[in-house]
Amino acid sequence: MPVVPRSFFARSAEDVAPDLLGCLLVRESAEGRRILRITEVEAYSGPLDPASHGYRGKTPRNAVMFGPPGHLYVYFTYGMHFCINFVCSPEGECSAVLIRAGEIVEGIEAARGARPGSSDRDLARGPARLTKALGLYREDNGLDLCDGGPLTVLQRASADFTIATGPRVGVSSAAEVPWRYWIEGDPTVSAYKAHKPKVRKNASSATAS
DNA sequence: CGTTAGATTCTCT
DNA sequence: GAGAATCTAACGC
Repeated sequence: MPVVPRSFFARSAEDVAPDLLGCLLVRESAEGRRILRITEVEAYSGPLDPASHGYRGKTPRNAVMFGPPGHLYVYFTYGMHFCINFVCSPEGECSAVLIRAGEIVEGIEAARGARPGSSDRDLARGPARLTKALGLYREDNGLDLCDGGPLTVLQRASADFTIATGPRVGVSSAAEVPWRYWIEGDPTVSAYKAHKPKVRKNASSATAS
């Protein structure tokens, strides 16, 4: 299977995202080789997308998104989780595809070691789970996907599945845009969860009447 | 299998 | 200081 070239990523995220479904993500590390078949992604597109980290311009955190395509953008969220994106669009533009879920097809023992207690189906079912199952962390931010390094994407052989689309997960703005893509019927695709406002237990301040 | 509630650190305003 | 592109445990069927 051919390696995905940088030109593959030099398009808008909405175009790249569905083409990534069924592709293989090859992760080489000290724990061995792990291969993930991508089953669910989301597009985050440019300055016009209020849900994108790049919506309000370049910051130290999202700088990689404004760089050349074919690189890895790793971000930290909810105080405990990492998630990975593939940077798209030509350099200077800002868009990316969030890798939400997949199926471990090789190196499942290394993935189990990274996520003990999880069933095989749940190993990479969700963006933060997937990132942990592959052993990726903040230090992998900016990694080049096209230089034959520790992370490479292989093009799928054929699209023998149905692509479904819908609203993105956990996003409160632009919820009407169907920029989530997944392989219909695949068990490793996460159940759709709409954005839920968080209720904090805040005992110190006024428990109103 | 489904839904619901709590956890916990970084980032930008 | 408030909110965040989430996960896990717990409970009910």
